[in-house]
Parts: sequence; structure tokens; C-alpha cells
Amino acid sequence: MNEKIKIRRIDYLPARQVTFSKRRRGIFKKAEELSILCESEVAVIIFSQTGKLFDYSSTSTKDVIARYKSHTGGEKSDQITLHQLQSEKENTIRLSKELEDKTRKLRHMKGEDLQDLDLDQLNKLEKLVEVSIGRVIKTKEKKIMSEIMALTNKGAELIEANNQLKQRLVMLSAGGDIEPAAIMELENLNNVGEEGMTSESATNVTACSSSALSLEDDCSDILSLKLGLP
Amino acid sequence: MNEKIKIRRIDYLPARQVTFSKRRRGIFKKAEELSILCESEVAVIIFSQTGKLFDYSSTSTKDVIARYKSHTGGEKSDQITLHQLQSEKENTIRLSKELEDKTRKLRHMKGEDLQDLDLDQLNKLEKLVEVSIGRVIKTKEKKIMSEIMALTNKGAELIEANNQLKQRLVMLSAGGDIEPAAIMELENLNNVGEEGMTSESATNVTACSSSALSLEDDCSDILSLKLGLP
DNA sequence: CGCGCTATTTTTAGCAG
DNA sequence: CCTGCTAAAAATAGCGC
Repeated sequence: MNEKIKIRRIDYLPARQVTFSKRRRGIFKKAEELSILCESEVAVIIFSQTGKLFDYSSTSTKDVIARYKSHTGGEKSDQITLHQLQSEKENTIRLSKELEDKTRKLRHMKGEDLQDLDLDQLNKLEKLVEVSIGRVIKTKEKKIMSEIMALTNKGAELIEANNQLKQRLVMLSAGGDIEPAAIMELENLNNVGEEGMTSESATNVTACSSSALSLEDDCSDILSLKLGLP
Repeated sequence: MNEKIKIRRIDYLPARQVTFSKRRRGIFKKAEELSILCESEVAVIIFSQTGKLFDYSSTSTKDVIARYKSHTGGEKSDQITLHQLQSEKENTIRLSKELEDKTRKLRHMKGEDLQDLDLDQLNKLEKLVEVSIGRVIKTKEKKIMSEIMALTNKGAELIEANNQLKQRLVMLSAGGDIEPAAIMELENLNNVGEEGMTSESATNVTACSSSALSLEDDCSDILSLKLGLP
């Protein structure tokens, strides 16, 4: 009366639902029998097509899953994560301490929170800051010098270019139709440029920076008159 | 020929092993049939009595377990840990950046790695360091002053104590059996103490520290002659 | 551990309620 | 969704290899 069915998806929904129900019970029963007959731990997890969960376990599905994870090296996703977390926390603590240390040192370098330093530490700090200001000033001088050199060179190039332009104009005016007044204007322009760009003024700026610190702002203001350098 | 067996532990080990093997296969087969027939997701996890793991899954046992956990709300211990880890990593990144920033600033304050600063930054840095050295020197002066005050007071106390001791000795010697030479020795000791502890020398030290920085070592050396203060 | 065999038990497809 | 029925199919206990 009954037909042997092929193991393939049951298309007719009601039949499929009935089969699902029956066979599910069957598996659960078999699982229980196995666990009793052979004293083994069994868990069966089934999700129906509609996403509903059915599970059987001889003990506790979660326990079996835990045992499964520990058995398959499932520590990977769990214990390694815990290790990572631990490691990251240690990292955080270490970084926090370093940051605290650096912050304290920085405050000391800025002359803050000095109350808890003793005389010896204060002396060392003073020397450190003195060395620092020396380096800062030295670096600033170099920077100023190089900027001035650049400006001087640029100025020289401009003067040279102007001279060449003037010569061309003279040559052209020799050809006839340019007034002498135009050439005079160009020469005046050139003179203005030379006044701002003598190497003499560069020397003055450097000297001012290294000897009288309170004049630094004036120095930088002078340098702010750049000729549009990059 | 065959007997119906009762569902209870099989005592005879070989039979139990065989049954375990056969029924295990049977369950796996049933599980597979169910998953195909009803388009469902099935996982079976079996631990033999000896602790050996056997598992079947229509897809992946781990996937089914993950789905099971998300279904039962087992996300607690896992996803929260992941969130913590994420949070800690962000913490680490933030701290690293802050540390890097502080380190850079500290190096600048020490006058190191100044090449990449422009003139404006150098000027600000210079002012910062100048302010700093002013504060350091001021703090040092206060410290020196308070130490000198403490030493002066200590010296005065000692002189007072010595005087009292002297008077007691004089009174005792009036009683008869002490030579005058011992009293002279005590007075000499007292004079040495007063020479090292005048408020005049304290003023000198303070002046030297605020005006001539290169003399700082001498100042601290003078102060190193402590009278055993805590 | 596996495989095969056979008699027996168990499961289950299909249908009805 | 369940229950019960029945006949067919499947699983399996016990055995030997």
C-alpha cells in the first residue's frame, strides 16, 4: 500500500510539514535511545524551513555545544577572543601609564607641577630646558638664514631678469618707437628690489635673533615680507 | 530470531560499541534525509562514552550552533566580548595617537626634531620654553629659600639647645668636679655652627640663582651641606 | 572498527479524522 | 497542529567473517 519515497525535497507543503513533524520526532527518539543504550551524550538541533528551532539533547544542548567547542578547538572563536581581550587590556594599561608619564614630563618641561620635584630634579630640569632653548634658537637661526638666502637668491634672479628685460627694451627702443621714460621707470623698480634684498640686511636679522631674544617678533615680521616664495 | 531490546544501558561492551556505531550511522542518515526532504537545517552532535566526538550537519555544525545561539539569545557571552574587544582596540588606537602626540611635543620641548617646524612654530616654542625656564627657576628659588629657612631654624634651635646644655654644664661645674677647658670647647663648637647658618648667606644664594644661571651648581652644592634634615 | 546476512522490530508515508 | 491506522520501507540485534 505504501510507496518507497525518494530522498528529495517534498514539494507538497502539507505532506512536507507532516513528514517533518514525524521524522523529527523519530530522530529525537533515536537520539534518546542511543544516549541511553550506549551511555553517550547526544544533541540534535533542527531548524525547520520556516526558521523555527527544535532541539533535543540527552543532557543540555548548551552543555553539549560547549563540549563540542572545547573538543573541536572551538576555543578559537572564544578563548582566543578572551586572550585578545586580555592582551588589549594590558596594552591599554601600559599605554595609559606611558601617556601619564609623558604628560607629567611634558608638564614639567613646560614648568608646570614642579612642586613635587626636589632641588636636584629642578636643576636637571633647568639644564634640560636651557639646552632646549639653545637648540630652538639655533634651529630658528638656521631657518631664518636659509629663508633669507632663498629670498636673496630670488631677489638676485629677479634683478637679473629685470636687467635682461631692460636690455631687450633698450634694443627695441633703438629700433625706434619706445619712449625713454618707460626705461627710467624700470630702473626705479629695480632699485626698490635691491634695497629689500641686500645680504647686509640678512646679517642684521641673524645677529638680532642670536643676541637679543626679545626682538624675535620683529625678526619674523621682517621675514613675513616674503616675495611670494612657496 | 531477533529479540526486541529494552531501551536501557547495554552492559556487554562489544555489543554496546556495535550498537553505538550502527545507530549513530542511522541517526546521521535520518538527519540527512530530514534535511533534504523538508529543506531544514539539521545538526547532530554525539559524544561516545569514551569521549570521542561524532557530528553530522546538513550544512556546518558550527553554523548551526551559531544559529542556535543567536536563536536562544546565547549571544550574551560572545557578542558582548566582541564589543569589548572592539572597544578596547579603539582605546588602544586612541591612546597610541595621544602618546605619539605627547612624545612629539615632548621632543620639541627638548629641542629635538625641530626641522619640520616653521618659523612661527619655532617662535611659539621658544616663548614656551622661556616661560618654562622662568617657572623652573622661580620654583627652584622658592625651594632653596624654604630649605634655607628650615636650615636656619634648625641651626637656631641647635644653638639654643647648645646654650641650654652649656648653662647646665656651668651649673654643674659650679657644683665642683668639671674642668673649665671643657666649657671652652663647647663655646667653639657653637661658633662654628653660627657661621654656617647666617641669614646673610641665604640671601646670597637666592641672588646668585636668579641672576647668574651658570652658578646654579654652586648654589645646590652649598645646600647639599644639610644638617641631616629629613 | 568494518561488512553482510536474516529475522524482527521500528519507522513512516499516505490517508482519514 | 495533533492522533490513529495500515502496509511498506527502513533500521537494527545478533551472528559470522
